[in-house]
Amino acid sequence: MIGKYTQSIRAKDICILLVNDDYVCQTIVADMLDHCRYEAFSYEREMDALNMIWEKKDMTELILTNVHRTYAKRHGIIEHIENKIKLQIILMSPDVDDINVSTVGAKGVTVYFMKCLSMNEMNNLWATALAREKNKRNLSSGKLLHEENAGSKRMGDDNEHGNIEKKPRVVWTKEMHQKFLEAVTQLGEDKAFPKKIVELMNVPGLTRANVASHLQKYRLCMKRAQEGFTGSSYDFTNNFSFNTLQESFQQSHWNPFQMGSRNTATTRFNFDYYKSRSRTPQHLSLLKTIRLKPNHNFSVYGDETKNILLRSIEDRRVHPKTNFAGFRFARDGKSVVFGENSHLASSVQQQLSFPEMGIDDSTHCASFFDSFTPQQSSVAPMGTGDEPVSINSQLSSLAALLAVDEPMPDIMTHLQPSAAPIRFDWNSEVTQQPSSVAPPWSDWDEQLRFTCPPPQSEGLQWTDWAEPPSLSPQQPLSGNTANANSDIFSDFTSSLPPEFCEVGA
DNA sequence: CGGGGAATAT
DNA sequence: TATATTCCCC
Repeated sequence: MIGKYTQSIRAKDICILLVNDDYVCQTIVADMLDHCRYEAFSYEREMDALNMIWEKKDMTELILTNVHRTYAKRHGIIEHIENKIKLQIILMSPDVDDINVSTVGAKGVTVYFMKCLSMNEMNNLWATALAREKNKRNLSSGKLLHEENAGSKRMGDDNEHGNIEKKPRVVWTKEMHQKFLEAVTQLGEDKAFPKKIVELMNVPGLTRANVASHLQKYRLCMKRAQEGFTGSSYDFTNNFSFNTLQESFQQSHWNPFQMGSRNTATTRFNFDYYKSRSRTPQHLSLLKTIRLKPNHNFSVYGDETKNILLRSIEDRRVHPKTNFAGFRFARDGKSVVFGENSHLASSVQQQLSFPEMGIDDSTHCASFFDSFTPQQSSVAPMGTGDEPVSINSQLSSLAALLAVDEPMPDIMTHLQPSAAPIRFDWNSEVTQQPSSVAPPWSDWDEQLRFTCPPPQSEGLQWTDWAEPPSLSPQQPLSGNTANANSDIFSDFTSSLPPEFCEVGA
């Protein structure tokens, strides 16, 4: 995703997405875009990119992708983007032959031949995006699409047009923010005045007013973090922050999911935000924020039907692969079904090496979850009856890690599974780490049954982004367990945010 | 007048 | 929302 400043249209107004399956090519193109002062985000996984598109769809103008190799795979995505988001797509290819009628057939796709991406083509790219944005702004104008080669317009700093250029608003980059934090630390929290901070930061063009504004937000964040931290009573909207205050601010400042480590009011507010974006199932409510390892926080959502969703609140630009994991109990009360879209499993595995982490932090996640280890990028491992064991054990160990020493939330205590999962056996190669904290279900009689859903069809699947899941009442469990779980699984995934709905390989 | 910071605007 | 601007106080 790339964006750039212009005189009349601000950076956030125009984004161009680069989707590429060729790493080298992507790097080159991204470098060029960067050189042209676009901001580039890189995603290896298409779902991650799609998520970004969805988030930024209102400010995205063009999709830039290549047709090399895996066109068939990409076609679904292109189609999806066209239908749901209605963005113009530009295909690029090092080989003209790759661009044939079938690839161009899709509506809204603009062919772009790029033996190599020249600066001139880059200019055209920008011109196209700009034209589209302008067109969009003129509601009166029709739906005309601008084709390729829209005469090269200039881009970049075309300055002094006689008109008084408005100074672009300051964007607080990570680097700037880091300087800001250093300055504040150096001066002392109570003596950090804007004027001094500006001097210490030594950033050209940065004014005292800029810093003052930032400082105001900073202090507000600190205050909120502190309130959240000192909050004692546990209710479903309470959450915890285990960050230092500065970390908290840092995170909330940069995190697209920034709500995790704030107080109740903020949490609610942001939950509403997600509801309005149809990004969180409406019946899911935030339970807590937990930390599995340093700088790795998750929001835990749950609902009365025992869905549990973990959402990483990391900055996806830094950890684009870590997003979601979740599970729910099947309606038979004995099985658990899963969904995930992350490398959470590996994170958790690392966590296993530091069993004290969750305990020392008083993580207090009165909940538990599982994240199975995905087979490559696929979702649930399935098939024979042996897999349940490993999932079961992961669930067990994770619960221990989370130091479940608080009463379980109501949504969980209503649950009456009847078994104690076998003891931690995460991985044959991992040394067993007995936990000092017994799983909350350690006194259950019967083993939980973990029946995985049957494999879905090949390829990516996703639910309809445009339509938030309905809160339809649960249906009675059918006789066949496998089928029932399959239904449950699809029901589960359909109630999750789009990021969570990747099914299959 | 300079500057801090809350409130308000964009 | 993030950042800018206004406003009021010292």
